[in-house]
Amino acid sequence: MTTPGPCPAFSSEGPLYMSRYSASEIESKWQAAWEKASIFKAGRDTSKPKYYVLEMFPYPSGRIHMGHVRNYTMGDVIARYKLATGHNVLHPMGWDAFGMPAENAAMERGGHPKDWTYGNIADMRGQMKPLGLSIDWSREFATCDPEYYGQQQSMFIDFMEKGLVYRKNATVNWDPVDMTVLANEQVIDGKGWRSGAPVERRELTQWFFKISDFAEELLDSLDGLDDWPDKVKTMQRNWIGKSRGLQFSFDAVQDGIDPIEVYTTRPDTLMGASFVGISADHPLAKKLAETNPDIAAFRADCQKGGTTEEALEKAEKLGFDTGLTVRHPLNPEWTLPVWIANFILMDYGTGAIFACPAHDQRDLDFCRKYDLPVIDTFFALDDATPVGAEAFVPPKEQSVKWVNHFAGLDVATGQEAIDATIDFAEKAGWGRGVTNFRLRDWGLSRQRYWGCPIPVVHCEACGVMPERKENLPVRLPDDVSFDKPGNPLDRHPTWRDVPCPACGKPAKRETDTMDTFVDSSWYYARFTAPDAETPTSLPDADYWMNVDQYIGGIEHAILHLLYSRFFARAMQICGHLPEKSKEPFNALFTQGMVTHEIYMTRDGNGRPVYHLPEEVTDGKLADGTEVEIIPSAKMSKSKKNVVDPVNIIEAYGADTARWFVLSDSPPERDVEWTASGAEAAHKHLSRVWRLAAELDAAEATGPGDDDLRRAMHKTIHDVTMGIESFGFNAAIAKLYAFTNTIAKAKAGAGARREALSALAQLMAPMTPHLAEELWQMLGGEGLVTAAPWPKADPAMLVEDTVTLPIQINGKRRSEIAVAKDLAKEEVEKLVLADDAVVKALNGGAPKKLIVVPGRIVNVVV
RNA sequence: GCCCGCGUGGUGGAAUGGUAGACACAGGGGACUUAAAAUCCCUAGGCCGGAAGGCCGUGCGAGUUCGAGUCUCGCCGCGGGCACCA
Repeated sequence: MTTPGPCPAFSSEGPLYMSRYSASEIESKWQAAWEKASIFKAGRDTSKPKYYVLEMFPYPSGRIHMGHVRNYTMGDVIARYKLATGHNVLHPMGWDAFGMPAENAAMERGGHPKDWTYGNIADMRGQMKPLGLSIDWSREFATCDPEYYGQQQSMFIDFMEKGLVYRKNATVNWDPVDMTVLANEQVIDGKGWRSGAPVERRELTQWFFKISDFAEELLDSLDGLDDWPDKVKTMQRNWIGKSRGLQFSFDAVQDGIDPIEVYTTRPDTLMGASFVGISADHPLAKKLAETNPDIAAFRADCQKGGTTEEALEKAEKLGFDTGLTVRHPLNPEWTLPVWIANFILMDYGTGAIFACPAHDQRDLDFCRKYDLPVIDTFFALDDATPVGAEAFVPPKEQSVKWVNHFAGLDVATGQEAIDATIDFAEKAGWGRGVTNFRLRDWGLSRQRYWGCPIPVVHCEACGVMPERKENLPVRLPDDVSFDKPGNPLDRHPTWRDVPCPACGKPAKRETDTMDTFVDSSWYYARFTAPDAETPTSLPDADYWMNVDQYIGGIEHAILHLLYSRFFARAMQICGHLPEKSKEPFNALFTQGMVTHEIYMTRDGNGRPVYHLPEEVTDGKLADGTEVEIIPSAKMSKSKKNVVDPVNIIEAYGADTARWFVLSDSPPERDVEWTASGAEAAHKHLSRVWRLAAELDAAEATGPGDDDLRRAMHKTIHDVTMGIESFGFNAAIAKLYAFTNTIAKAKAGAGARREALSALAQLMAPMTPHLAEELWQMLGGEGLVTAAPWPKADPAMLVEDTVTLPIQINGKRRSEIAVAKDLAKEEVEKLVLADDAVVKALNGGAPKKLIVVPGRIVNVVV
C-alpha cells in the first residue's frame, strides 16, 4: 500500500466528521482495519466449507490496467460474497514473472531483467493494494523466485522419470542476420522485427512434454466440466482434434524408394486420388534433395517465412513434381505422381497424403494450378454436375451417390463410406484404421535467458542427465549482458561448466529455459502451500484443491488451460496433487477484455506511431497533430491503448473504479473504458453515502415501511442471484433501483435504516470500503465484511396480483390485472371480456387462446 | 486460411421462447440559486398524429412457432485463438 496517512477510523471525531463522501479517507481507513483484523488470511479450517477463488495472475508489466481491475474485482466480489456466506476462503495473488518483455527492456534500456521485473512487481503491488482486494498477501510469490522455479525444476526431473519428457527436433523462426531464434510475435510480415531480414524455419533439438499421451483423456474429461463455458470446451475439443482415418501405403514404381505411408480422414475418396503429396520435411524429400539440386532449392523455398499455422495456411500453395510415381493400392496399373507440397505438415499424421481434388478445396486449387486430374467420386443425389472451380464437400452426414465405390456403396453418407472403407481396407489387409489427434506435444524449450533453467546436464560419457535434486535450484546467473542478440546463457564464460551429476566428470549445462506456460501451469497448486520445501504439500493441496472458481481472459481458452489440465495430471502421477485434482478448475469464468480506441499517427516513412489516451485530447496531440482513431481493440502495450486505473483511483477512489468496471457491461463481454462512466459511478456512491448521512431518526415508523421491506427482500434475492450467476451488471442495476426506492420512500427511520443496512451489505462485495463506512454510520456491529450475508424472506417475495399482457395475434394490445394464482378458465373469461379482445373478435370465436399462467395471454383471431 | 464468439436506442447495456429497450450515461425541459457548481423533479427508440392510437424496429435474408433479441439455415461486419506474446 502507499502511505496510508493518519487513520480516521481511530480519530476522536468518528465517522461523521465528514460532510461529504470522501473515498480517500474512507478507503485507507478500512484497508487498515481489515489488515488489523487479518480477515483475509487463509488457513485450513475443517469447521467451514472451503472456497478457493483464483483469478489468472498478472504479468508484471509495471502498471496495472483496467483489465486487471476488472478481473480482480470480479474475483473479489466472489471471494467476499463467499466469506459472508460462511466459507473459509482462499484468495491469493502472485506474478507470472518470466518472459520476453524483461529481456527486451534490458536490451532497450540496459539494466537487468531481474531488477526490472522485481521493480515492476513492487510498483504493481503498490497500485493493486489500494483496490482493497480481499487477498491473502502472505501467500504471494513470483514465478521468477528461485524458491518457485526450483520446485518447478524438481517436478521437471520427476516428469523425466515418469517418461513425460523427451527431446526431438522441431522448427523455430530463425533470423539469419541476428543469428537468433524469434518468437512468433517478433516475426512481422515474415521478417525479423529488429533485423528486418526474411525469417527462415530451422530445426533445433528441443525439449517436449508428452501431452499427446493424454489427448484422449483431456478430450473425454471435458464432458465432466459442467461449470466451464461451452465455448471453451468446444475450442479445446477442436484443438485436440480427434479424428479417425485410414493409414496405408503407396508402393513406389521406381526401385530403391520406400513405400510412402499416408494418413487420410477421407479414405472413401481414394478413387478420386490425383497425386500423392509429401511434406517438404518428409524423409523422402530430404533424401531426394541430397542428389537433386532443384528439390533442394524447392525445400529451401518452403523454409521461408514463419512457423505459425496461420502463416503456413495463408502462404501460396507450392508444389514440386519429384518425377517419382506410386501405384494405386486398388489398381497396380494406375500410377500417381509424387509431389512435394508446402502445405503438408510433417507434424500431423505421417507427413504424407493423397489428394482428392474433387472433394477438397485446397487439393482442387493445387491441381488446377499444376494441371493435375480431377476425378469425381460422388455426386449430390439430385445433381451429377462434375466439379468445376469449387470442390464438392457436403457434410459427412449427408447422403450422396457414389461412382463405382470399391466397397460396393451406392447411396450412402460420407461417414458411412469412411467406416465401410476402413473396414474394407482392414479386411483386404492393405490398410488399418487409425485414430489421430491434431494436438502436438508441448515444446517447452526457449533459447532465452529470463525463464526457468531446464535442470539437465549434457555429459559426453553419460548423455543427457537430470541435475541432482540436492543441487536445485539451478539458478540463473546474475552476471549477464544483453548487448547482443541470442541467449546470454549460451555465451556465459562459466555458468555452463558443471560436473556431470552421474559420473562427476566435466560437463555442460543445458542453456534452454522453459516456456513461461510451464510457470503458469501449476501456480494454482503452489498457492495452497507457497512455502513448502516440495512443489506442494499434500495435506494443504488436499484441503484447498480444487480451485472452486477460476476467472480469467478468454484469450487463454486453449493453451494455458489445456497445459494446466495436463500439468495437474502429470503432478498427480508424480504424487504432487491428489487424485481429485486431475481437473484443477471446478468452475471457469471467462471475462471479456477491456478495450479502448487506438490513437495513431505516422512517422516520416509512413510507419505507424501509437499514442497513449492521456496524450490525446479531442482527437489531437498536444502539438495539434490530428490522430487517426482506430476502433476499440484489446488493450495492448504495443498499441498504447491502455488506461491507467491509478488516475481513476486518485480522482474518485477504488470503490468507484470497482463499481464502474462491474456495472457497465456484462462480465463475459468486452467493456470499453469511458471517462463519463466513472464520473457517474462516483455520483451514485456519493448519493448512497448521503442517504445514510442524512438519515433522520425523528420518525421511527412511516406509512411506506412495508413497501420498502418488500423492495429490500426482493433486492436481496435478486442481488444474491446476480452474484451467484456472474450477473454483476444486472445485480448493480437492481442496487441502483433499490437506492432510488429508498430515496423516494415515505418510510420511517427504522425501515430506512434497515433498508440502508441491507444496501450496505449487498454493496459490500463490490464497494467494500463504502459499505464498511455505511455499516458503521448505521450502527452495524463489527465489520460488514465479516457480517453474515442477508437472507431474503420468501414470504416477502410473492406478489398477489400480476399484470397479464394480452396479445392479439402476437402483438400486445391490452392487459389485465389478475390474482397470481387465478385459474386458467377464469383468466380466459376475463380475457374474452376485455374491450380490445371483444373488438378484435368482432362477435366471432378466437381460433386459439393461449394462456401462460402468470406470464402472458395470446389470442389468435 | 482454420477454430470459437459477438452484433439490441445517440451511448453502455436489460430481457427462463412470452409486454423489447430494465438500470445507467449523454441529451431536452423544469425546480433551487444573485449566478454557477452540487442536488432534486419531469422527459426520452423511430415515424405519423393535437390526442387516443397506429405503423416500423434487436446487423442482413429466409425458416420453425400462437409468439423469436432468444431456436435453425445462409450471408455481412467486428473480435479472440492458431502451439515461441502473456
